Amino acid sequence: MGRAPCCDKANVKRGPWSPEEDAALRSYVERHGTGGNWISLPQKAGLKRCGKSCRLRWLNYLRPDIKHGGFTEEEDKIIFSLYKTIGSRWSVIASHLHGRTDNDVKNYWNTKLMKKIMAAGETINSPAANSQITNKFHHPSPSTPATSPPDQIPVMKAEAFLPPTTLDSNFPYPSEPYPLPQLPAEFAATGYSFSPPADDLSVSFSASSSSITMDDSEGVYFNQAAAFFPEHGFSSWTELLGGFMTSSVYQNLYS
DNA sequence: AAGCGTTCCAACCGCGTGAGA
DNA sequence: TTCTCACGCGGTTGGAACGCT
Repeated sequence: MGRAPCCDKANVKRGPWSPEEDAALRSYVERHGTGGNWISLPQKAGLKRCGKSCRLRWLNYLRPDIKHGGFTEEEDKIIFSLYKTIGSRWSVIASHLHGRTDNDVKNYWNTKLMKKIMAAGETINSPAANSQITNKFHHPSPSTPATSPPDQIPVMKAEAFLPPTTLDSNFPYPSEPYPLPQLPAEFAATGYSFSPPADDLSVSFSASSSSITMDDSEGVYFNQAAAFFPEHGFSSWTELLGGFMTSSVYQNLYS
């Protein structure tokens, strides 16, 4: 038994979008938004399209901030760097490139960038291979936990996590990942260990003190209060860690 | 000019996931 | 707890555009 189709294929138009359909979708979304429901949108907008198709058309083509074609050298570097670290997670990669969609980045990688990199003689390690990297760091040694956390709840600066180096001007990049961030001194004072992302970009964190907790979607908490990164523009660990990888991302976030 | 192969990218497909009933 | 549904994602496909012979 297969999966039920998302819409009645016999009654929806498929294939390339006409300028009239584009105009109808753009006009509707600009006036009403998506309403969080793509399934009912086509009917409301007077389109004989599947909701999924509308969503894709809007996200990949009609959105006002979309950039098409003409990837820059800097964007090449970012894509390659992230691909080597997290693999084909195109939506994550695209989130680090202003105005680019996952589809755009994926197409660009598959048709151009991969060939460019291969031609340059670079090897592309799989994320699984990258996960073998074991440069986990521990500050301080778990055997020497700090005695007491600071009384004040620190507002951590994401800058404190940035790698000490800037982007290598040589392209393609070397195989090694970028240096992982040093955790702020406030954490060191409590005794903790931190494992950098592996194949799934997950982060494991443990602290000998109960004052610090980390949550994949919420951020880092210190004494039960948000310590950093939602308020610094990061919405997830993936974003935060992506920020470590490219100085341009850093510049975008803090400019 | 015609035929054929290749490249590129918009669009589709089906799966995983999370929210809500 | 289970089920349903919609969303978002990555992989794949179809066909237009382009280049070569």
